[in-house]
Amino acid sequence: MTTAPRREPLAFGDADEVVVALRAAGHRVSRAARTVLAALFAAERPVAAEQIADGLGGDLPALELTSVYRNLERLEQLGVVSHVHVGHSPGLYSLVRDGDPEYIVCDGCGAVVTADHAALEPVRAAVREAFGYEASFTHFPMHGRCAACARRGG
Amino acid sequence: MTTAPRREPLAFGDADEVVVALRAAGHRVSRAARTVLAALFAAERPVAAEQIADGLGGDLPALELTSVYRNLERLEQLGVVSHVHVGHSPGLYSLVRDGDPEYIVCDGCGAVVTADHAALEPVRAAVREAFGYEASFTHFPMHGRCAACARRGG
DNA sequence: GCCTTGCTGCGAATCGCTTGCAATAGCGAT
DNA sequence: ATCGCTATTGCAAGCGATTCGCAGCAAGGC
Repeated sequence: MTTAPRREPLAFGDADEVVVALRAAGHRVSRAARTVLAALFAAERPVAAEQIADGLGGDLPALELTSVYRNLERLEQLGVVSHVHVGHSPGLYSLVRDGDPEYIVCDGCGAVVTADHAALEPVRAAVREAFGYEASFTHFPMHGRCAACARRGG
Repeated sequence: MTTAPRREPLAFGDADEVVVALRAAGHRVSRAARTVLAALFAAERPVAAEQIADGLGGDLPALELTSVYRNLERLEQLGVVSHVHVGHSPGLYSLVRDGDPEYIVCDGCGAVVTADHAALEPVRAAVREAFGYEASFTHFPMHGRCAACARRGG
């Protein structure tokens, strides 16, 4: 109800591959769609929709925020991108490369750790054991305090 | 930076005790403040600010949403209340009684499990072990899929 | 009871995101 | 190349949650 259905990640190598997939899925590939893709491939870290709309700080043509959201949503349905919500900030979008990265955020200093699925298996196992839930930290990250902040703040 | 500083929970028995604490902290206790407190003590589950502003469905006098937020914030700083963010919905506020409850939300059906601190210790231990983080699911809950949804959805 | 000033109430603003709609532009067919 | 259908865009307005500004009211110390 809250989260979009998850499909197997496609791990696209470059924007052109995604363009092919988009067309295969019956979509048109507009300038805005290409720009959003270019931005996602150019960004090293998850980016907010607004940064994409601003052309990633001038490197790319600016486009309408609305359009960015619509493209991101489409790409997300295709399994090409995913987004995380860190705290109360805007969602951050990134390409799904090989398996979804999961996130752990420090509420003290804001540090974000990216963990791969495997590293979190013990955690997931503990949750499964205790609650029967299959935990996921891809869309909503885990929150806590990093070692330094935990020591400092008690 | 994201989350309010956490203090030791005070576990107030009734509204009057909180009133005393409010005054001790140099606050005035207005009608709105009393009503917010009454609502929090009356509610069995975490409530949204708007429900409190609406007088909890007629049982209590209605008040200004702004005021509710301001009172909740004050009470939160005092360590009397805390709030959770479930998905993209409004924050849900509740009294801190004895140790903060932690939450696990099913992204499939929306079910929310309340777990006490102790039950989550194995999970916290696994996180500590793997990442050095001290995890907390009080303000931002853990997300995942409950047993039924996990089975159903794959 | 008086006076100070913290709180309230109301309005407007902000932030992240969605929706409505007419104009534009992909792209398959010609 | 060009045509035509309609998916997408751009712009404006809307929305839900929360915050801010400010004048007037009312807690509560004296």
